[in-house]
Amino acid sequence: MKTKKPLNANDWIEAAFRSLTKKGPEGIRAEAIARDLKVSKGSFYWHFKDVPALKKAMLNHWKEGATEAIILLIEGSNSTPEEQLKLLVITATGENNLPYGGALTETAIRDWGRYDKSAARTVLSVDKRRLAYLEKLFTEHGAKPKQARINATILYGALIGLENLAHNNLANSQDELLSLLNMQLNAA
Amino acid sequence: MKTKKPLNANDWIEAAFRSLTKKGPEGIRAEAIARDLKVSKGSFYWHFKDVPALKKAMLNHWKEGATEAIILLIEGSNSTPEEQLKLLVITATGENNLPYGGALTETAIRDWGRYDKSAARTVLSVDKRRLAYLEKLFTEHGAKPKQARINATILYGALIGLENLAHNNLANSQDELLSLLNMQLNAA
DNA sequence: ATTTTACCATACGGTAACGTATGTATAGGA
DNA sequence: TCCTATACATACGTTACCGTATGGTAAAAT
Repeated sequence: MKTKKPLNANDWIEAAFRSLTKKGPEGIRAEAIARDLKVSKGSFYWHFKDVPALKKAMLNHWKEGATEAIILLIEGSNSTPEEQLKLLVITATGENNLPYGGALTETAIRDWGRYDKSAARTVLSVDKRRLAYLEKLFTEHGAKPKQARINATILYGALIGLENLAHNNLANSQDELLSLLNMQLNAA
Repeated sequence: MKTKKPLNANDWIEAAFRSLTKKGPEGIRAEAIARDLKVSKGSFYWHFKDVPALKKAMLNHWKEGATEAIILLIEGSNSTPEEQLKLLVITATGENNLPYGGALTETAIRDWGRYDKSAARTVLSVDKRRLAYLEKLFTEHGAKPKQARINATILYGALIGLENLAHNNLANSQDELLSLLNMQLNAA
């Protein structure tokens, strides 16, 4: 019988994300997560000052991992804007090993942001960053400024909503988004 | 000084929806809503057996009001499928006086459905009904079966996601959806 | 070998919600 | 006028969480 390894703050953050995706924003509770980790709440208050501190750590963690990773992956592909857009859709909808890459986590954080000001600010900044990047790709493809903005907004909005429907098998997400993207690229 | 009128179950349901949209699924709490209504929890347990009973009543109420009303409104317009689709987008995105017509309520119930099986079933049935109706309109417009389904899913998914973005002023919803719909109607 | 230090357990007091039990006021019918 | 059902108020015991205080243990440092 090995002595179990001590936890660190990151273990707690990961467990908190699991609880968030499973039970929603109200799942972020010190004692409940402690039970999941099979330790006492004493451990929690060792690693974090209080629950708000854990929440801030989660938001910072997600903010840094949820956008730049995928953008760097796309930029590194060195292909045309059209192919980059397709790759982006495929990466965003598919199973991947990006940090916090799951659609469930995305959705849960977005829910969280609707009832928590701090989370709302984080979601807003991530959304702005992503929309700006999509807009840039559409512009590079040849769309006029106004249309590039609209295309980016539609594509990103559809991504959010379709992931929602896909959760109940009412959409596939990837199929519809690629269909939408083709329409947008051809409707120049 | 008038004696205030007694509450009925519907007053409680409406107050519960206000709490849901403002504070999320966890806002549906007997004592908190009682404070909003300036009565005691004794009133709540007079009108409802327990909190789950209130939740069921809310879901039934929404399920019946949230879909048929708008469909009947569209059907009554007696216009072409294209115009009906546009009217539908305009009605769904604009301020209206349909029962539970606000996008905030829609979003909140959808959030609720992600962490509550009973709410999930209600959302699923409403989504199916709406998707089928959209699919029918696209079919009547001339789209092939498979494409009608895809168009309906994209449009409805975009509606959901864009309302989300519109909440933070990252989208207008109506502008983008009409733009999307035009693309879909022309891409025949 | 002793002493830190990291990490966790346990125990405590406090709050907010649940559901129940029971008391009370008021309006309308007998 | 009395009575009864309606619509609440109040008080209670229970549960789950928060944050703190304090104690314990194993490993690393000295």
